[in-house]
Amino acid sequence: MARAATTSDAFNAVAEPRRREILLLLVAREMPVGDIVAALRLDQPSVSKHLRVLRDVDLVRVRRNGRHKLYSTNANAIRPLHEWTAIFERYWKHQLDRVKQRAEARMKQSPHLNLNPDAKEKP
Amino acid sequence: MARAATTSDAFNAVAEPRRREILLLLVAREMPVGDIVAALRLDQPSVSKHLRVLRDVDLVRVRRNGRHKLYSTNANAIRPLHEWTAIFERYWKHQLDRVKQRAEARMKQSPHLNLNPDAKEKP
DNA sequence: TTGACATATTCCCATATAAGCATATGATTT
DNA sequence: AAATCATATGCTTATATGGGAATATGTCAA
Repeated sequence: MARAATTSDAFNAVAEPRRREILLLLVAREMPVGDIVAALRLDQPSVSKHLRVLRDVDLVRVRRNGRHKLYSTNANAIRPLHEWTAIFERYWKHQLDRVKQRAEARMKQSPHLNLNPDAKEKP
Repeated sequence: MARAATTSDAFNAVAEPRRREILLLLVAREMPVGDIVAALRLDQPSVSKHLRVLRDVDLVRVRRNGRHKLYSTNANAIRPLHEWTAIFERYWKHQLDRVKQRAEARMKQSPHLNLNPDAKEKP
């Protein structure tokens, strides 16, 4: 099996950095394709293709205005990502960095050993 | 150019559903590869390869214990994803769903039209 | 209708999977 | 050292990119 399609879900769609930039750009205000092209300095077909992917997973919405198409980010579609990452919040909050943990373990063992000899004491 | 490598960053790494499952499994407690294989019913080489990717972007850490290798999720590496998605939080919070918006627009126009005729009034 | 503007799609190509299977590496025990 | 348990890597294959260039579609204006 190959990698899952970029259009299979929001996780795959936002894996592409350019698409994340587009989402950030379009969440503040809706915008025609041409403005995105100018803002991100990509060429137009590239932007259209990224928008296609984002549209397929409902991360952006379009509406027509004259000959322009106004795209906007559908923030709601990002919620599942936010909620998935939130599961890990409690862990990074109370989980010390390994380096720190090891340092503390060492300190417990031999509290007199100064681990940061360059540190200057405050007068 | 092809798609960015799965090992290029956390966004690409977690795009794969199996890897997300592994991360959830390993955040509660560290675990040898064999236990992951059993829990997720994948075959061992597949798990090892996913772990390789996760390790490359520091989403998991390993330590050896006898002939076992104990893997655990490094929750801190998920933080950037959480923070990126958090940018959109204010938007989905105050942004009504389009369907609702249109419904409200209609109500403003002709407030007597009942959009939900099946709704029962509370006595 | 014709032309000009705005956006979308198609084709080509280099690259990267993820799964399945076989095999290699590492560590432990006898 | 040999056997065994645990994990990692190598190889093949089907599939999916993303960018570039060319072209198609759609909309408005004269």
